[in-house]
Amino acid sequence: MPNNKLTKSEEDYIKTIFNLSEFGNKQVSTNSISKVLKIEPASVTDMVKKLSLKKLIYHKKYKGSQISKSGIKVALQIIRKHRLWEVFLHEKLNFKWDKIHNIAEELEHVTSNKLIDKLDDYLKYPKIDPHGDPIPNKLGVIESNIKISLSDLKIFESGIVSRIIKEDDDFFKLLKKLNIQIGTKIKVIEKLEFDNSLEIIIDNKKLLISKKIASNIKITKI
Amino acid sequence: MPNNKLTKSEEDYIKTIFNLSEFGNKQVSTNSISKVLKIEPASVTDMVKKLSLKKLIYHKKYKGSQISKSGIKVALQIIRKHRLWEVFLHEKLNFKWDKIHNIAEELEHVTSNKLIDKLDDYLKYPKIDPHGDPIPNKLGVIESNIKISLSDLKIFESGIVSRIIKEDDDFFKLLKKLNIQIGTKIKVIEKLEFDNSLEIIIDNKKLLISKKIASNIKITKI
DNA sequence: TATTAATTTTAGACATACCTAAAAATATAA
DNA sequence: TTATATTTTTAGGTATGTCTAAAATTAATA
Repeated sequence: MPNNKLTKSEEDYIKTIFNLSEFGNKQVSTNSISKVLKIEPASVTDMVKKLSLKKLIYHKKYKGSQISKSGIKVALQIIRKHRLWEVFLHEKLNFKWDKIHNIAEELEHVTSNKLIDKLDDYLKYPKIDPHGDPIPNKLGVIESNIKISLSDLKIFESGIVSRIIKEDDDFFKLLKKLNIQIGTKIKVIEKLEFDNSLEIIIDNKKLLISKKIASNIKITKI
Repeated sequence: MPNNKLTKSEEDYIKTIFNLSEFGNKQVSTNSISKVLKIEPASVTDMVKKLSLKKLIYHKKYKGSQISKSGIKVALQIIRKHRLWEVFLHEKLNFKWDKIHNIAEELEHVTSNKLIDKLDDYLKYPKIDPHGDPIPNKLGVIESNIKISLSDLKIFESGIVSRIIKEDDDFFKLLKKLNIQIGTKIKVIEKLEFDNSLEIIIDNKKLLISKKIASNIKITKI
């Protein structure tokens, strides 16, 4: 439906509700929204009512909120903007992974659709952002790829690194040393009983990584 | 002074007051601000008081507003952002001259200084925006160059095209046909009594342009 | 210069998006 | 299952940035 332009606040709520709902499936509590946005529950109730009037979510008193179809549509476009800006900040302006989120948080509210389409074109239609999260296309479609934690990969299975969970300079440095980055192909060849370490192969070289490291790396199975 | 972050509204007022003041020299009337921002004079009075308290402008009741030194500093940074984004939109995203202003109007309010510095670097420290307006550097310094209208150039004087006044697709097309763009060197060799047309030389070729065309082209004397 | 016109300010109101405190509903535990 | 704890909502309040209508000031004109 031709929804009127949303305010920055409304967009933040929609994005949050969408994220908490796991692709629109789950009911989202007022408290959980409150915690993410750091806004008091009473205020959340107000906004949730407003968004409900705009049919972006369904809300039953005391029962929580569920995002609607048009809400999902809106959310996906905001996420698209956010992630495209992240690619721009990382690839073109050379920002580090852990610095881009807050800036993208502002840029995602710039309204022009023309802008975002041209940016998409300029960046050559990237499918994932620097964190490995998928970027919805113009129509809101996300190319689905099953992501699991590297630590959940079974012996002799392989995957492509698609996301780094822990955002931390030290961790990034460690990964660099190990030659692991978004896009790296990894095969698991052994899982140690002793401490759950994984023996993996990258570029035909064997190495050992701890369970903790592995669980902070998401991969797409191949 | 370490001014606290300004709201979008405050920034818009400061920019407007600066622009109307001709580099901080002139007193600016409440009505003129009202007209530019399309906000009622009563509301302008309110905001002008607020900015006055923040020492960004001086304001005497019924006498108008004058921008302060720190106000000028703020204004120049906003203008810097605006113009750098315009360069980005034009050069990288291929937006036409006349489409970039409104988008830059939004982007200029994104707060990160780091962002704008990296953008500046990425664009290779441009000195003018796509309209030919100068871009203040990080410190707010504008490389001063005396700009006059092409129609005010005297016979046998030369200049570099630095700004196109009329923003209009037809006019842009005309200029393209004449091989005139930002940076083009032009020498005036004759001014016709009859209708004030100018005979000019571009790339060793003589051509005739009307007074109207000439007065919509700003040049830097060389 | 006196009157009229225009500009600017004051006063009071409104929407947005927050807040706190208290009441209502729901969930948990004894 | 009743008492207690937690969650959510209601009610009333606040700052921001706008508005309209009317009053105050300044400017223009006859």
